[in-house]
This record gives sequence, structure tokens and C-alpha cells, in this order.
Amino acid sequence: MDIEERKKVAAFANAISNPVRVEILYFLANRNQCYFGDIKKDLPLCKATVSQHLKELKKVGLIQGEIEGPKTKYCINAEKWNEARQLLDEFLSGSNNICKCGSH
Amino acid sequence: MDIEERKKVAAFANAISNPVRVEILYFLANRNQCYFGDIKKDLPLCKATVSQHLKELKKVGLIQGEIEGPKTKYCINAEKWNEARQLLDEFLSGSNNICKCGSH
DNA sequence: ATCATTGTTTGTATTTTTACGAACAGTTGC
DNA sequence: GCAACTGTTCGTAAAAATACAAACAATGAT
Repeated sequence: MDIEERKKVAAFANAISNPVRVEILYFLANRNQCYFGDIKKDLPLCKATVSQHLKELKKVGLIQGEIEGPKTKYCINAEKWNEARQLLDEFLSGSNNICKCGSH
Repeated sequence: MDIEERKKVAAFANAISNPVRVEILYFLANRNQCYFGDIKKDLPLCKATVSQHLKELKKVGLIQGEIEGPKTKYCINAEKWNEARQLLDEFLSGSNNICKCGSH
């Protein structure tokens, strides 16, 4: 795994590093489509903050949004989602080392 | 996956969310033991900053350190490492949804 | 056209993260 | 003891992340 891939690992992990965003992703992963309002209802935060988190998830590509009438429909971007899964798995598969330190 | 596990997902992801920490983990994952000085040599940062990152990785349990003479030996904590791997994989396995949004 | 509904964007305050130098602490060798 | 080496901790500055209210924009209904 080269340096560029490792940077992607950090970027994907960064998207998942916030409990709110984990909740959003979990929510989206368990329905195949939903509106902003549904996501917002699930969270104890104001709409601006929710929108901000969604924007960040969109930025790394893990989700995508589509304007539908007056509402916005969000869902997981399967392609990026799988890329993240594969990258993180590859990264975390990288250690078959037996630890030589004490304090177990 | 319950809320507590999802919080752990966020916590592990948070440890991996920084490029420097990814480099440290990658470095450690590819040797089975090494000293603070070796890690520091690999990074363009002052020792205080490196120490800080190591402290954070130790806090979530992904690595462990052991004082050995005047040096400190660090290595991956295999148990936590595997827990992180399993949790993240489970989380990212959670979406078999076909996206219903456009803009592909 | 006007109004209510749905989200986004902007401005801002607070907190957290990241990085550094300096001070400190422990170990080894003289 | 004292000096050299290895890391950690402390204090602090700068940047980024998080959250909110208010303003804004777009659509749909009346």
C-alpha cells in the first residue's frame, strides 16, 4: 500500500471519525433511500449542523444527494463505500506481526 | 450493530483519521518492534508531536509501548488491532443497498 | 402572488486538534 | 556526581472541527 492510498485511508477514516456521521451512515446504510428530514429527525442537532455533516460525507464520496422536489434525497454511494471498505480492510490486514512489547 | 459499537467505530476511525497516525501505524505494522527514535526519524515532525500522536494511539489501544532502558519500544497491539478491523469491517458491510439516488 | 415547507449557506462562538519549543525525567557511561 | 542520550510533559499558538441562529433559496400549495 503506497502513500497515496494511505492518505485515502486517513480521509475515509476521517469521515467516519465523528459519532454523528457514523449515525448518519448507519441510518442510510439501513434504508435504501431517505430524505434530509428523516436524517435530521434521527439526530439531536439543528438542521444546519446536519447539513454540514452531510456535506462532508458527500465531499469524500461516501454518500450522494439528489434534489427531489422541495426535498433532498440522500443515499449511500455504493462504489465509494466499497472502495473505503476495501482500503480500510487492506490497511488493517497489514499487521501479522507478533508484538514484541510487554504490558499485555 | 448497536450504538455502543458504533461509538467504538468512530473512536477507532478517529485514531486512523490523521495522516501522521496512519504513517505511524503503517510503519509499526511493517516491523514487529521499533523504538521511538525510529518512528521519529520517519516523520518530519518534532519529537513532542510524535510523542503526542503515539499517546493518542496508545489511548485507543491500537499500539502499546514499553520502556526498555533509555529507549521506548512501540508495537501494534494485535488484539485491539483485530477488534478495530472487525468492527470497521462489520460497519462497512452494513450496506447492501442499491442506491436510489441519481447523479452517478 | 403569497405563504408555508424544505434544505443550504453564512456568520460566529466554542472546543478540539495539531504542532512547536522548552522544561523535565529517566537511563547509561564516564 | 555529571554529562549525553532518549522520550515525555507542559505551555502555548495556530488551525480545524463542531454547533447554533439567522438569512437565504427553491419548490409546492393556496
